[in-house]
Amino acid sequence: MVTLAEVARHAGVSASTVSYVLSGKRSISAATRERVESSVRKLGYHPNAGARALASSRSNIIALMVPLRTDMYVPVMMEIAMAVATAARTHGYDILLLTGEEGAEAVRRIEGSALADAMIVMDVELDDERLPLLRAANRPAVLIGLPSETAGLNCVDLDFAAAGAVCAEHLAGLGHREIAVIGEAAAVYERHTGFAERTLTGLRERSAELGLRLLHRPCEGSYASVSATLSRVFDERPGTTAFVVQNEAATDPLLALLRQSGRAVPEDVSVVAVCPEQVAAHASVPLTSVAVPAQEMGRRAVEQVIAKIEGRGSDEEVVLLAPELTVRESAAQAPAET
Amino acid sequence: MVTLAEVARHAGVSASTVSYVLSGKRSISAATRERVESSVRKLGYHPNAGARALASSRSNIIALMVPLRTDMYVPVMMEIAMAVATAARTHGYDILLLTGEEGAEAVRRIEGSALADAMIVMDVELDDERLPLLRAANRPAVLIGLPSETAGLNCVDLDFAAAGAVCAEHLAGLGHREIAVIGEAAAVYERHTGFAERTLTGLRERSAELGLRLLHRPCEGSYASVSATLSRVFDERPGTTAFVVQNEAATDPLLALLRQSGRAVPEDVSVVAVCPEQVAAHASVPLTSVAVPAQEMGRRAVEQVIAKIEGRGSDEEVVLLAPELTVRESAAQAPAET
DNA sequence: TAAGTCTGTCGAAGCGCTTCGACACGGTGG
DNA sequence: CCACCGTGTCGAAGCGCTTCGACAGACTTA
Repeated sequence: MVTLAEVARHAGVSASTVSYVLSGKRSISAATRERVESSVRKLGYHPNAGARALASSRSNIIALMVPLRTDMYVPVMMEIAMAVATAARTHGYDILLLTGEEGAEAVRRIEGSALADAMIVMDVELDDERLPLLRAANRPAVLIGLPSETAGLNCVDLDFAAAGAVCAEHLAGLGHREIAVIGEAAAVYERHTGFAERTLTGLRERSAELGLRLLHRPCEGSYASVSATLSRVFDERPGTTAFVVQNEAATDPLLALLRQSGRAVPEDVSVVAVCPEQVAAHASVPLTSVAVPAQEMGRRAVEQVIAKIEGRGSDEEVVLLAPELTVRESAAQAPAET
Repeated sequence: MVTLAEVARHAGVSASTVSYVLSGKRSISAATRERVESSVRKLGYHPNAGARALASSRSNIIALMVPLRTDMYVPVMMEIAMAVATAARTHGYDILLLTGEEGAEAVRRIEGSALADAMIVMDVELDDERLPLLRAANRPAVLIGLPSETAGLNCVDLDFAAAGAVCAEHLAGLGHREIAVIGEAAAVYERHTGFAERTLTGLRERSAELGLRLLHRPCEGSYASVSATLSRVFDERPGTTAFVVQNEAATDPLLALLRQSGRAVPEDVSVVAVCPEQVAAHASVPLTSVAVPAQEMGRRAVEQVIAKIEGRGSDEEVVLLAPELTVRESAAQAPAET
């Protein structure tokens, strides 16, 4: 392995000079800088990460806690994770992948060992066990998600309440009056992951203002579950003319089962989804939807956390991204009442 | 931050003794060990990762290169990644997440900086640009996937050729004679990611032996693409009674479109898939399938790479997992010829 | 009883880097 | 002409750990 000392010798300068060339923390004459840089290139020098971390107490690593699901791996999680990794690299940081499995212990471990300079935490519950530790930690942290108490925390998330409101408005504008919400699995609500509840709140409030009738049903992503849910919905509310789906896995079954039951989308029933663009665009009927902006969420989280590492940026900053509804083919004017 | 020295002082021993207690590399009397361990617990000591890496030239980090897809995030990739992370933790290792984006440069960077002790590389192409570097690197590497030349490499993968063969056998056993293969997107074949081609090879060879007629068509995961592909298949081979699908995204559209075109699964046409269990089990018709054992692939890769880090385990070891076909509801006896 | 062997512990060196203070040197201003 | 300043470079200390060799003491073995 090539070391700093070898580069220094090769360039005919001292080790500290090489270090300053690399970090730019002191001014170096153009001539010297070029000599050093050429030596670095010629020798193929890469600074030793451990030594650098030890000396500077900076690892240039950001820990990312992603949820561990044994049931289903939700593509949007992966999209966010990859966006985080990509964004981090452009700022010279690497990502340490932690599974949710370790829970709060992981926070302690990372902080104690100085393995990472900061943490990004996905899939936060409203009252997450990790929050007290993150608040107390002397390392920056950013949540992707929104717990109930945000004091002393940095968060990035889609404004799901606004997303719910936008869906209600869009359907109201098309003349729909009875709307059913096909939600995430019941387990998601029980875990109190905020996003599902916030969407619902947004939907409920705006619906009330607009005079819509709303029926909400949690639902698994399986055909059986969607089928059962649909039957119950039409039993209870035969006048239902529109659906809002917030469940990546349920969108396809929903469209398929509506078609099978003789209801055309969007002629007989309209569907609006809250899901990633990919899912919406590739559905059997391209879905009018509010996108979950995974890329941007990842990018913003990284930028925020790096700002904090570098001493810029404030603690306690909540970024809620404005929802954007994209009109595709699954929602249309409500059928005339007969 | 608590340091080794503080623990040593607290326990009334020297720093090296604490170190040996922690690493177990020299024998320590039970009394001393307990005193040290209790101090460690009392003070909440976590060894500094940078210092440890510097002194021991071991970071206890394994780098994982996952493909960066801008189009679609394939769940199976995430499942493998999470399995790798989980398995690594049980052995005391952390995972550094690298996107494929950096390509071969990432290999150089990791090696040069000693950031990770080893690498696990996913999504390898038959003649991947990273292979020469991995072979030459003085760090262990394990591929999840199978390139065309495996000399000097460690690989873990499903035996896709055998998987193809198993599919052919199963359908032949049910009396099918004309089979269509709905494959991955053409781009996948063009990139020469081996798994798709190997499945096809297995299918072709076994089909030839069993006297089956085989038609292969690459296919995107969209409804439009599957629909077009289906029409062409039935145009060319009206006698087709069975499909083999290897494309996570295409399974749902395939089932939906077959149904729409008036062909019942499995009464009129049979479908066998090569895909993760989740996808197969949750399809609208539960799919008879050969599973892609993501969990096991991740686990095996980690075990193999750690064995190499620790000096056990051989270079050049190719583990091909035997395929297992699970019978569900999508494949049945071929309809009697009319 | 002397020599040899373990066992458990310690001190010190050193891993490769960053960073602080020192300082040489040429240019300015009084 | 001297004191002064800014610029560019260097030497040395030290980050927190691992690991090697040394060694004291208890225990065998001849």
